[in-house]
Amino acid sequence: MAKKKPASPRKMPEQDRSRATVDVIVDAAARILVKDGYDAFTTNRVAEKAGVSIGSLYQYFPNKDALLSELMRRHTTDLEKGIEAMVARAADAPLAEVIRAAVEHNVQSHLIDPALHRVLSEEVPRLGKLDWQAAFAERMTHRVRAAFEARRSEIVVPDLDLAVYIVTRTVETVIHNAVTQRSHDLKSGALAEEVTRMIVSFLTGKPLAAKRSVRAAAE
Amino acid sequence: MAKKKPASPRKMPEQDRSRATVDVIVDAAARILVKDGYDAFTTNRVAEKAGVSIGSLYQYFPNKDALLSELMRRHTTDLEKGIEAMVARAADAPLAEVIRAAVEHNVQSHLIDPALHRVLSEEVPRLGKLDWQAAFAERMTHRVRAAFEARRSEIVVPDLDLAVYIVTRTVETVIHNAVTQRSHDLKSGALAEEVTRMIVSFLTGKPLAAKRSVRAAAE
DNA sequence: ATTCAATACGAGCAAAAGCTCATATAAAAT
DNA sequence: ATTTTATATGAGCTTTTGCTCGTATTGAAT
Repeated sequence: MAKKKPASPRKMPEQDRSRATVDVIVDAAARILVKDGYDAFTTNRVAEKAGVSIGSLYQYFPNKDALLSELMRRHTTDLEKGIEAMVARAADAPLAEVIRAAVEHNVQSHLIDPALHRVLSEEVPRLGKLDWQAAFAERMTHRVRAAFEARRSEIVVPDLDLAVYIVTRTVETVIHNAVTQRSHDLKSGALAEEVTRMIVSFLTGKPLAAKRSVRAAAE
Repeated sequence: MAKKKPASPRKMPEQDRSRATVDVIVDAAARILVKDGYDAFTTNRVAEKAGVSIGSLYQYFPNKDALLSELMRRHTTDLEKGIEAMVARAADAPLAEVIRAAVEHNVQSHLIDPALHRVLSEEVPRLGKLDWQAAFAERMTHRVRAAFEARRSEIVVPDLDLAVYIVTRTVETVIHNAVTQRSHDLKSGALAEEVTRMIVSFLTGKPLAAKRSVRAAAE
């Protein structure tokens, strides 16, 4: 009946020594997940692989889920890096360019550590909405909404919230699944190209001229 | 190291009595998952709720995952019902109509037992590609591909496989997540309308005139 | 030097949960 | 009737695994 416990570090490391300990633990966790999957992800195994005692692990993580949460948080933070820069750069570009940049940024994100990304989102059991996760999702939603609002006149979808929902879901999951199922199209840019076209024509109600590319000749 | 065991019933029930036993077990499994979540889904609990002994459960399911697999298989089979009929009905309708019918059918599917659907796909740990799952996915992919090929001239996307991938992923996940995050738009038809528009304009490269609807006045 | 806090250690506990197996009963076959 | 097969039972075994806690060591502060 009782559900999962909180999920934040029990004690913040103060000295460099312990910060290093936390790092090797998190790294070992990632390595085990990527190499052997979630079933092999036991706290004892993580401690062993990290070369620290199980006691040390529990000094910084109150429970297994907290370790998982921290690993996911770090991974997400990595992905988020560069978003600010990208958004700023595309601040007053036309809608189509913003979409293209966002899609391509998302693609790049998924190519950083695809194996970890895959195991985290497909194999790891849902931890129930984490605090930082909700915050992250909200930041993203607001960014997209703001971008849409700034170009409201170009957008034909009556319900902006719905548009934001559809666009974010689509971009995220289509690209995400492509990591394992369409990695070639992901790397070649073909997927980004088509997704961009789809989103732009959905939002503006007008077709987007194909970018200069091999596939452009097909009509 | 050793991964999950197979996942098919250990023994096929022969008499009506035992078929009934299997049914009450699967039903109890579904009830527990929906009501108390995956953490409460233990074989002992399922047997208890079903009113049979734990021994009986293991007479028909070699392990826990087999029970889960069977539950998912039955649920998916329910969802698949009516697809054939729909496909046949829309056999030579224009592309836009086929897409609209498919999207709306998918929406209806997700409204059958949303709670079970949600817990199965969000909370239950991935069981690794099941045999019947792969077969199901392939049937769907082929159906969509065939429909696209029959209308190849209307479709501007050069890579048909990629188009199939993008469309299926988009429809499935956007609608699926809407069950919990946008249930109102799902029921009102607003989501189906927008998704249909998006898919059609993606495939044809031409905007789709909005259907008569409240939202159509918005421009 | 000495004190004290931070860090590290790891044997082993406790609880959970999947699953077995010896036994009993109901139905079918003979 | 008797044998055989199918079905049902549930106490408890086995294993796994998350996690504690008493102890040891390292480093900072005085």
